Amino acid sequence: MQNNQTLGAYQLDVENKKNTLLLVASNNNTASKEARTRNVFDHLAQAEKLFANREILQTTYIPDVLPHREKEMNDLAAMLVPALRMQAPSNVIIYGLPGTGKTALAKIVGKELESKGLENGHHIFVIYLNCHHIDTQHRVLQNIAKHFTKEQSDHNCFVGLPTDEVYSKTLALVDGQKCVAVVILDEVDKLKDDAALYTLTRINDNLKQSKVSVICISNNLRFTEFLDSRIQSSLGEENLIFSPYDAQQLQDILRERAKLALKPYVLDDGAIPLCAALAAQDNGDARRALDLLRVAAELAERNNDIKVTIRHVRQAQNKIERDRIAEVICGLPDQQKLVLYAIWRLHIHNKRNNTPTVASTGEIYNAYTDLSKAVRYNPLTQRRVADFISELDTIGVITARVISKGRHGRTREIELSSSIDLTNILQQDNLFAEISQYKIKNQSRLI
DNA sequence: CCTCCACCGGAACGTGAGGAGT
DNA sequence: ACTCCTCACGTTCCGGTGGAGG
Repeated sequence: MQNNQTLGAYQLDVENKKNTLLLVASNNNTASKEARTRNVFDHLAQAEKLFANREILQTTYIPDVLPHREKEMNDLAAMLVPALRMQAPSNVIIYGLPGTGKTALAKIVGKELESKGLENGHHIFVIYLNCHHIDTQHRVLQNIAKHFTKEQSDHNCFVGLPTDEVYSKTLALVDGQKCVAVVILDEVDKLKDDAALYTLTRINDNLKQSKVSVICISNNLRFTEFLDSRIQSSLGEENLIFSPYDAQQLQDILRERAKLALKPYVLDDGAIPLCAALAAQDNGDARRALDLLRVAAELAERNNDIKVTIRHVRQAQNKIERDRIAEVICGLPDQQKLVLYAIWRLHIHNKRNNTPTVASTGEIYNAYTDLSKAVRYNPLTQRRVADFISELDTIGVITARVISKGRHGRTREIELSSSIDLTNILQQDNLFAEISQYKIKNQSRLI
């Protein structure tokens, strides 16, 4: 039984592979004929029909104004204004869900603070650090120091030094500037420990001519709970909470950006409200809304359509989800890919035989061990595979729910998520290609 | 009501890689 | 160059579980 099942799936894979190869071959033929007459980029180069400035819809773009954040902007400016009198502003924590404008607002206010300082003849430096990468005290100090040494040749002078030495060098550099430095720590909850925060909140005790204050940005309202009480008290002097945007506010944001990013009259009436509504469901994430609009416009442009419509937004939603899943699957360890591949294989097999497409943990484990032996991987234990299955469920590639079959034990019923076309995604993956090739080569042995 | 199945899922532990500190 | 530490990955062990069947 097991052998028949395995064989069926292998043959299916071989067929799929053949189809792919045929497709590639036929495309190559037509492409090579066309290449003689015209360049492949010719029609693409003149295709910028809908965009006026694509960059403005990128999530990394920082606009001059943030709609619906005027109050937060004024609040933050009021908190930072002592810097213009060369005094240390209070430390600030900004909380809010992803895509609520925290980073953009901090950067905009920071930029204006620097230019106002320049106007008044004061040295004010705003240093932006993302703790996702800069996640230790050593790295934080090193990056602050780099900010003041980037014009000089010795900006690598901190490599290999112990933290206390980096600290004293940084201290000397900051103090030498006779300035106010505002350090923005984005994604501050990603710091590995609270040493960096402790150092930064105490740094003014050791500075004679300069002042340093900190703006922490976090998605997690409870992040200070895990900090030392001394850090808590000095860090939480001022708090700003960014509430999620509602659908109407997201529409305003999109209209502002679309005015600059897209050519006039290319947006269908329903496109922006739909982007806003979809993003509002997703915790009011403005980044998500901008992505939807940008991808919808790109799809429309690629399709040579003259307007971005609701249909393009729906397609964009699917594409973004597909890309997200594809990216996640690509990043999985090989063993976990094998588990996913085993689930997919069982799914296809059951579908062909008109049997239920759900599988139990045991069935999947058997399919996985067969597969891993076939491609010469050491099969992992069932316990580990059960964890992989849980993770795949969390990602959203499969759905797994625990059921009891009475005397026949307890297991999980596992099914592929219907909304995802896994076949396409798997076929683009290197491991899948390897498995297919291996199986084509060894087909006779496996039979 | 009790038993038993086929796992679930927590806990403890081992191992190797890689980064921090000196 | 070395040690120490942390973390990810994986294994082993074992108590727990829900419901069909005796």
